[in-house]
Amino acid sequence: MTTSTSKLGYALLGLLEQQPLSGYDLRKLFSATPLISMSDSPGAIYPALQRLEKQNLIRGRIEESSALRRRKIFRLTSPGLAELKEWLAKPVTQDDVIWRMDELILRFAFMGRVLGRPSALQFLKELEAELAAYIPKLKRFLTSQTDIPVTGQLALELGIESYEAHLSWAKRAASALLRQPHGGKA
Amino acid sequence: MTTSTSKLGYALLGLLEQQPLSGYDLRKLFSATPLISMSDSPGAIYPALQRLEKQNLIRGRIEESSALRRRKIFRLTSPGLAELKEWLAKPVTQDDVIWRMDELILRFAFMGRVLGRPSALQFLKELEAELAAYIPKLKRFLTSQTDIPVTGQLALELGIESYEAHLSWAKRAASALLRQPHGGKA
DNA sequence: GTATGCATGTAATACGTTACATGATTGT
DNA sequence: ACAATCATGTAACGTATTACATGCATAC
Repeated sequence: MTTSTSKLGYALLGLLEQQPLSGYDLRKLFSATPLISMSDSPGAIYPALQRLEKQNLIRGRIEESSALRRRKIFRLTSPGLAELKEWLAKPVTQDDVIWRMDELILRFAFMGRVLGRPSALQFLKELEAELAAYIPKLKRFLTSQTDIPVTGQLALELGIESYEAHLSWAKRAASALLRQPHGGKA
Repeated sequence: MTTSTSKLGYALLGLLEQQPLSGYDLRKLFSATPLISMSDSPGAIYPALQRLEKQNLIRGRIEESSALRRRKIFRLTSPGLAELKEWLAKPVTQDDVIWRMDELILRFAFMGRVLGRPSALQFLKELEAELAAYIPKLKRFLTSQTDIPVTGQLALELGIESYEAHLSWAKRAASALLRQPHGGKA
């Protein structure tokens, strides 16, 4: 079956885990919170919902009357929840940190609720470790470059500072999770 | 003709403006400096080079002997330089800041060399203004959310801090550009 | 003469972007 | 009647991902 869900697909699963929503609701969410930086275009979301439904990861039901036009409300199925959990539980790799940081953050956003606080803490520890290992490599690369134009150099510095900001965030987030003690699965 | 070049295409133009390179060289550059976060896969780069050559933005010439295998070295044409300049000179919009920050940074990396220091400073001012206008909106959004899961909240905070890091970088980059006084076109 | 590294490429596939089409309801 | 908003969708297109194929040179 090799499900192979896209980043957008996982974002939809994660949001539908929190509550049943229509495609239109999901679009509005994406345009409201561009932190996740997910496209709110109908040409992306509706086909993605169809793919997920074809794989039995979500199920759509047409809402009875009420609204201006009939809405199709999607909810997560248990295979869908399983798929979401599997994605969330993956270990943090160096490649993730280099090429897919946004996806890591998206995973973290859903993680506390779906996998529980201990998993989220574990995730932050792994992220911290990968960042701490990667940042020195970048710094070495930056200093090794000599005939690079000024603005190029500054852009590289921004990249490094950005990773450092993520690292200090990861530490603060971990202690924030430890401090406040409600909820928290297995 | 509606050239419509992709982000990868512009990255290739920007690098080829600095020096003639082969497809393989470009791949190595992308795997070495993932700050730009550009794919180094042959299935992306070689077709992109072909598209650029078909549009007369670059020209490839097969290198005479020397290396282990014949290499095809690409160099920028004057239409290519014009296309690059047009991309670099575009104003910074709020949409860029929200959806295409990586492309903005890529543009800045090439900007000092191609458009000159005054243009780069102008760019930083525009970026600063858009960031300063956008960050409060995000903060208001974050505080308006109530029943959001803990890790989701933390992820949003990272997003805001990330924008703030970009803002303070833009300020520092501008004063760094002002301090050191060599080079600098029109 | 076989493996390894350099170097260029192609094919199948999946996906996002853009633009367009459509239907229903509310307000003017 | 008409516009605006809500809501779902499709079609054309471009392009990235993944995996594979190929050629040549050097080293063992």
